[in-house]
Amino acid sequence: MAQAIRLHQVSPLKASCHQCSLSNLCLPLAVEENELDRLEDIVQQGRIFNRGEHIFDQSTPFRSCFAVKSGAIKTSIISENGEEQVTGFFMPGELVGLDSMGSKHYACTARALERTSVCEFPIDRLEELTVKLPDLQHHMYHLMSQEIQGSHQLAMLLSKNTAEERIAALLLSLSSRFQRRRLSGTNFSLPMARNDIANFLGLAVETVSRVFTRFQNQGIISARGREVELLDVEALQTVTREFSRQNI
Amino acid sequence: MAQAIRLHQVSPLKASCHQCSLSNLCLPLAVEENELDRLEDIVQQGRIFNRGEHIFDQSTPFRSCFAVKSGAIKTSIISENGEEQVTGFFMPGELVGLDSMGSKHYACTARALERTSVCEFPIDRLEELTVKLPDLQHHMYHLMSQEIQGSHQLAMLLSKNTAEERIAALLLSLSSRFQRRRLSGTNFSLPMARNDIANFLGLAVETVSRVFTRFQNQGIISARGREVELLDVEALQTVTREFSRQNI
DNA sequence: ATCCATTATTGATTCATGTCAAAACCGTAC
DNA sequence: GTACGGTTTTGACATGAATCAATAATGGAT
Repeated sequence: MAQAIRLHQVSPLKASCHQCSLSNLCLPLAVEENELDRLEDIVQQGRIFNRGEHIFDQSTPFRSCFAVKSGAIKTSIISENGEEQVTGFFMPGELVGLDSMGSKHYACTARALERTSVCEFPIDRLEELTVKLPDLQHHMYHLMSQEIQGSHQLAMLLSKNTAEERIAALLLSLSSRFQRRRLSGTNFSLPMARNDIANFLGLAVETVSRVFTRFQNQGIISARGREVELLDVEALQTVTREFSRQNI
Repeated sequence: MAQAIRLHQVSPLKASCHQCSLSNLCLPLAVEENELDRLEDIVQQGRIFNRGEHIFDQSTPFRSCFAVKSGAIKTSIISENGEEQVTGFFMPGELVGLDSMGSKHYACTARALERTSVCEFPIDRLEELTVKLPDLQHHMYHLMSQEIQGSHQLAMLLSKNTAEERIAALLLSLSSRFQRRRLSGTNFSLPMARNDIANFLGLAVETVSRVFTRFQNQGIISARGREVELLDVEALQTVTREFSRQNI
């Protein structure tokens, strides 16, 4: 969309980070205005993926990281036995593929949860650029460490928290990510199915469903399918901390 | 130890990556022989920590990454409520602190599980060096992505696998890490207490204990305190895959 | 508008693991 | 050697969430 209204269109394949509404969240965030061209030089204008289409597949050669421009992506790993584990959800402005950095092959599979457009950063060119722009390198380190931390938080959630706490935490996480994009943090539509939520949080679908209805009965949220309204954010925050209270 | 036999000792504070027996596992792995001096220039000769001592603390300013030279380290995060989650165990040759890269503060707390010596890499100097040595930068990306992947694997273990499967997986992981150092992969002593294992794997101590005895009764392992012998590695590998078998 | 496949909800039952409680073991200090 | 604090083990019991099973709702395709 932001692309459609570009004025100084040089090449149809070149993305314009300058004009992108997500530049304050995405990689441009770490690049000086006058260096931004160098980032634009390596970005490949985003393809569009329909729901369910693969952006990349586990074990295929690692070529690029992808920034979500619109839509949403889920990543998952498949173990030898074929069991799937959803490892993350990626919203606009977020970078997918960091878990494969420095590797020969993708460490996970990424698919579009809805109609999704992405910007592609070929990895060899990106690595070249990060040696030239120390701030960008620093930012890459930062993003990767964030992903490690997020993953540790997830591990904590999985090993210590109840179904209600996990779901409350996810709702709050999504809420704050919508807010960063200046969208409503209390009224949004979930990009993923109950199944994905369940898988991500280490629960059975039935449990997710039950918790949703329990939250609704308590007046904490209101949900109709994927449309969710957080009626009582404080209550949700309390749920995520409840566990602690009982255990101090 | 490797330090004690250095011949060309310039400064007593300077480490010698050249002579270190772990150079094939640690950062030197990614640096050309003739560039190794530049890495040595920034390394600070390792302090020694006794069991239980903190190498660094969560939320204090992030200054350095640490390579384990001998001993072992555990990292953990403490949630607002004071609940601890062990996020990793680090053995000689492994790098601690990657989850804080690009951040202002340490994302976790690191403590010595036994008497431990470390090499310290001040982060500002390390970042400077990685823009000069693209191979080193690439390796840092690789290490960080490995940590993301490991954390995803942990999440999978926590959300999909039984107590037995989790413990079998941990034993096999430790085994292979001992083997990389040319030590016995079947006969080693656990650097961590049952409690740490339980916490890391999202189990109760009692459960860990029970699984250990169950494995012993089945003749898969033999354990006396922290001394462990893997009697039947194949059986352990089967345990980690069992889950799948039942579910295909 | 209708049909079919997929997804979501609800209920009944089971089971792995947590919790509580107590005993056994271990290493360290005196 | 003995005594102590902290681990580790073992047992009995409770429970949260999985599983099994069925029904309801949704949304895309015709």
